[in-house]
Amino acid sequence: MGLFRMDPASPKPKYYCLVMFPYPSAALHVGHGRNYIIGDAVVRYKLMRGFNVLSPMGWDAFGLPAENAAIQRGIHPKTSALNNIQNMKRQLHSWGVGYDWDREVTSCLPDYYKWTQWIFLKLFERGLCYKAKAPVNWCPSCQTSLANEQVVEGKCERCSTAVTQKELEQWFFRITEYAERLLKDIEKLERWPERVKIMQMNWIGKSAGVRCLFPLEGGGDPIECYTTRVDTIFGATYMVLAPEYPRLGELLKNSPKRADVEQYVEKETNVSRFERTREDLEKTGVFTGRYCLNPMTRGKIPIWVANYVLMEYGTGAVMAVPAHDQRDFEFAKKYKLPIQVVIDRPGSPLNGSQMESAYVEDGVMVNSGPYNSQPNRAAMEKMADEMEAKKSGRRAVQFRLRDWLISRQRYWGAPIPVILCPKCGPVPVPEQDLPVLLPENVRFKPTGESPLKDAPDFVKTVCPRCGSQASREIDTMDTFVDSSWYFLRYLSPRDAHQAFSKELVNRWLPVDQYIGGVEHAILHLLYSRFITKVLKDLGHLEFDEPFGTLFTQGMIIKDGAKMSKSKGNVVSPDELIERFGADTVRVYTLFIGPPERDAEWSDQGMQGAWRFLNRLWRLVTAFTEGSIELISKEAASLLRQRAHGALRKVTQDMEGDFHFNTAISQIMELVNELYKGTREIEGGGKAAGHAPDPALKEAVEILVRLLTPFAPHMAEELWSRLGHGEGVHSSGWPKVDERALQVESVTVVVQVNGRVRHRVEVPVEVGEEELKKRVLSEKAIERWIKDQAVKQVIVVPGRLVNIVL
RNA sequence: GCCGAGGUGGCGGAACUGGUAUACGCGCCGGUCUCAAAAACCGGUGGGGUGUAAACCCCGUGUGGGUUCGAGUCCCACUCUCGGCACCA
Repeated sequence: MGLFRMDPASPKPKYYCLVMFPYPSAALHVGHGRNYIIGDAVVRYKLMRGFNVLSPMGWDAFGLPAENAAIQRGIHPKTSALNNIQNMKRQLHSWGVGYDWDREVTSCLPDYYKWTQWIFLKLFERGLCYKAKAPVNWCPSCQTSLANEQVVEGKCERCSTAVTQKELEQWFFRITEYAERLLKDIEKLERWPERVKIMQMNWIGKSAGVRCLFPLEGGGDPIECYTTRVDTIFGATYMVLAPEYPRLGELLKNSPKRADVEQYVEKETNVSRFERTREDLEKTGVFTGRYCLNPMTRGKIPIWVANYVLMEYGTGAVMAVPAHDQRDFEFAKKYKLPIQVVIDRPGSPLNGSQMESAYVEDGVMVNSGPYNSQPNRAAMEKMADEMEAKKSGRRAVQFRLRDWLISRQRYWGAPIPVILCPKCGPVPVPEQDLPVLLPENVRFKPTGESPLKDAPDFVKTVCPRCGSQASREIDTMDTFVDSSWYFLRYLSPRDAHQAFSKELVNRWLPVDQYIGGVEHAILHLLYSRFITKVLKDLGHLEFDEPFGTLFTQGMIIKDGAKMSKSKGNVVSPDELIERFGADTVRVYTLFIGPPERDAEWSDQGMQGAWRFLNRLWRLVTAFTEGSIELISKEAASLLRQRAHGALRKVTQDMEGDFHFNTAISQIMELVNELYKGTREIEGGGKAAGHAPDPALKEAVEILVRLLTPFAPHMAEELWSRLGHGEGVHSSGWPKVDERALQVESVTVVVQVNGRVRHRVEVPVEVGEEELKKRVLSEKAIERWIKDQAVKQVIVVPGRLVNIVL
């Protein structure tokens, strides 16, 4: 369809409408359909409003689920992905969803992933890419590492085996370097859902605190810990280290407790991170035999190792203040460590030995030397100053965000473009050698290592730097890398020389409207924002936020649950479209409820959409056949008023928060009004030979054009029956005639003491005094007033009169 | 625990800036058509009450308070449901 082909030369204003590209699963259900139908309604509306619209589509075709499905069915993932794409494309067509198919991209094909690899190289050059040993989630049964998303409650998603932790060499993108900007620029995302922004902020998780140095008893480098509560430092009665703490060996050298601690550490480091971070996990620990000094009190405090301290956050060492931290409190109770109150509760003083939980509120400093009797918040700043002055600490910010682990020991992904040279170490593949092709003849069953290791032709190579025998990196990239830049590729999808055209991309982005599921609120959107910022810093882009406006639609559920094959509650669109037509399925999908909220699918509800469209069809065709007329002269102005009222409301709904449900209800009301305002011409119309009333014609034409974004096929057919040569999409969006909205009389509600008692019909321009007089003389009102004095009369022009007695 | 969203008829949901609560649709009830049923079409439909009727009254937006002439809407306190994060020091 030429309608959806973007014209790069058009002088019209641009509108880039992007729908999250799908993962090629076997078939789409009506829940997926909601996404595309919303996008399509927006696109058609913008076309009618005269925008040069870019509406592309593609396939996020690499990844684990596709690979797993292919393994189960014994076919190659590429075959299955391409088959699925064919089927999904057919489904999209059957919904009547329009895209610029010339711009289709498929992330698993070399002409796309060549550029995903190019992006890897750019990050590598920039120092934003590194390889390091890291603990990964490991399923001992499937013999593979798992992404965090594939671990459900500590168990493997596929086989329910408890996931363990394993140290592996992994590739990372240094997203933490962008933490501050990713956080700060959330401010710029004015037209994003608030909840998505908050989810991103929480995920980045910035906190401000102090890194404090605790001198070691007996010499050696001090232990550094991070705290957000320096104000409690006088109450730090012990120090706790993570079991993975790197300096543990050094600390234990001469400790009598060495054997105990080593045994404990051995046990704890085998527990998976998911087990370790469960909140109901029993806190355990062991004393190291060593002490350090509280930098404020100079008191000697014991150093422990405990399972509740995480190595990945802060420094892996925590100053424990049992009186004012619930975790430390529980631990201190269990191991009989001292509890020292340093912040007192105003009004009812605390007693360390009698506390039942930590006191974490604000209060007044006690047992804190010179800071005593100050409010703790004020003391916190002064203490940080003191520590900085004494060089025993410094203010620091800490993020919860971790670097992005992008390597997968799996087959179905873009190969990481790196050559491992015994002399030079990891060397990036030169740009001109891209793409590093994914070999197709590989046994791709998971074995624990990337299947690419068994493809000798792939692995064996020479170092591009020194020419010696070298091997290729065998890991593949996380699919989220593929999807972190696809919106740039759509502008020049067949370009063999560059990932994207700088000129086109800077003209067309940021995306004007991004539409997708809220399940991508964190990862995909954060990664895309990150890659965009990196590319901007490298001079490839002139904008640093890719998506100006984001809309996240709710899920469609059936029988109270998310649709899934295993639950057997999947509603397939194919038969529904076959039976009722695409327009009915589209109208129902949009009418089902506010699009940002979850909604329950109902087949009966869809019957309602079918009845509505039939009713509309009958009306418009009766009009085109000349078999209906207005019931009266007065009906004409009423009809104009209703038609333009509906137009205004639908326009507002389309421009605002996409309230398609209320937009459609407006159209339904207009149809109802048209039925009320017309009657069949006796003796069957045409014979009568009179021209249709212009108000009726206008209302019908507004109706058909309002219908277009939602039920385009029917609208197109009716538009042509109305005698228009050009398509309804190029007919433009009708304009509201303010004069048509003006009415001569209004119904004014009459209240007595705020309760509705009566209604009067008055001319619009009636004066306040006259209205009061009129209302007070109404019989129905006199009954209520009787002999009581009227204290006050409140008049809201055109709406109501409230008589206060 | 923290953060966010939400609670309106039998159901999905409307309600502009505080001003007619329940638009629109589903379901249900009644009718037309039919031998009959389904479909289709037309009409009615928050709960309770007074009245032969026309009408009219009372109660009603999770709970309890408050502000206001007037509260689904604003404020305070609670409660339940859903979503995200969660031993992050």
